[in-house]
Amino acid sequence: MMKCMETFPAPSILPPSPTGAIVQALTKAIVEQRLLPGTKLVEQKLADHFGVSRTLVRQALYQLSQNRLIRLEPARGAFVAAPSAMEARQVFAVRRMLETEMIRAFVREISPAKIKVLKEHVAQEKIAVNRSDAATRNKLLGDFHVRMAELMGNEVLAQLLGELIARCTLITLMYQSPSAARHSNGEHANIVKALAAKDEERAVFLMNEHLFNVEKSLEFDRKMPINDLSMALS
Amino acid sequence: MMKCMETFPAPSILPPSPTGAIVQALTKAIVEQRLLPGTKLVEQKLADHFGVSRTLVRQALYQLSQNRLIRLEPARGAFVAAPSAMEARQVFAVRRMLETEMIRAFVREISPAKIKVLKEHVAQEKIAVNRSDAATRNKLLGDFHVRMAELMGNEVLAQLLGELIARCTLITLMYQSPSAARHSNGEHANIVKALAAKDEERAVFLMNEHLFNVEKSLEFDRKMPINDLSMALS
DNA sequence: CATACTGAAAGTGTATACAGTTTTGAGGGT
DNA sequence: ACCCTCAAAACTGTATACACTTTCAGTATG
Repeated sequence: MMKCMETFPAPSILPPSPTGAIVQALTKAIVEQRLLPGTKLVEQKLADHFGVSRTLVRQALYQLSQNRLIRLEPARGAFVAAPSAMEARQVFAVRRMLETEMIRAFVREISPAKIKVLKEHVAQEKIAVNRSDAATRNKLLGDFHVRMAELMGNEVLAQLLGELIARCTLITLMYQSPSAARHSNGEHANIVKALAAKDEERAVFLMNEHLFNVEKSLEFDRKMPINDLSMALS
Repeated sequence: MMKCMETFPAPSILPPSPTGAIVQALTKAIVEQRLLPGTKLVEQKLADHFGVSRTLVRQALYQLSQNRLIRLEPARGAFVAAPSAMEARQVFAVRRMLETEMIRAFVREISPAKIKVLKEHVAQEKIAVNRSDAATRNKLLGDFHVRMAELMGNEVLAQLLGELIARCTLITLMYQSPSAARHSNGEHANIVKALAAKDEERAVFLMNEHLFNVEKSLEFDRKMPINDLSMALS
């Protein structure tokens, strides 16, 4: 039906479930901006497209609404989420709280292997920043933060942060000026450098600044068009 | 069908929805330990009890599984969650990250009105600690933390923390020695005192210590019985 | 006595049917 | 042209039906 893409939002492994496959396909479509914020998602159309009944589509939509990737309006249907500026600021505020403390904890249980993983990820980012489309870039840049959570061996943290990042991905796609993502890769590299040096305070400072920078690069007065389902799922 | 109880877990207002009503009823039953960890939740039985079809019950179960209050095993059914010791520690680790930073932010935008709300809540706790059952006590003690998040006007934070607290409620009910909750009320009072004095470092210290204390009071070698559905929903 | 089969009962997973609501658009009045 | 009105179409919400899987009692077998 659809090819099994790399894992994306919250519970890392759900592709075996048919519902999970729909969730991933829709997530991908939203993140790649084939489905723009505000677009209505009609259950029957999705059911036809995926070759299943509305039952499974509804489950998937409900799951996506929990992730805040879509809005579910009672008796009116599902719409691709369009996070407000306020919501965006709140999400970033929470990320700063969580991630600065995560950095502190990370420094305490650091290891060469973990630094290596992060360095490799940053290298991958660098390649993508120049070659790939906005969606792929944003995904990789977001994954940096999730990767760090995973390295700490705290699954609860990793999942929570994963959900926050997914929301941020949508936010940045909506509001970020095209060139702004460029800096993130360098900032990630600097954070890793500070971590490798076990300089806790500097790492915390850099992470905090990084998140502020991303937030500052958002242009909330942008308006996006709304497109239709039919063509979005080529 | 069932009386509309006070709000409980994640999205503050869902009682108008029939699914939401089921979620709340089950949440209440789990938190009040009428449904013990490990108990199987059979869809048809629940449907009969609530006078609806399995469709709505399934939606509710799915929602509860997202809250981690129940486990959903493919083709086998739903079971009241029994968080492991490791999971408990991870949840508390995340709470410490999030809540120490929340305290810092709170101090920065403090106001007499906010202090008043917290003081009143602590007073309510005090009454409940002596008079009420374990479930009500734990709920109020957990709500203290959520109340603080709400006072900060950050809905994203409030909801996230609400979900973490809900998981903690189940954890403490499973593992906490009966008398251990007693200290929490006093610790909350001290935190509020430090906040009122705008003593950021002390407030952070106290919150951190508080969460450590709660975690330390858990006895992970406890074993709980598993009871049956029929009688749990009187 | 323990273990391995077997078939019915119980239960979950998915599709379909139907009821109630919202949306749409054509017609008619101002 | 603008704004109602209202009925048909489209869509969501819920119940029911059916297929497939797991569970378990009962029986046979080593």
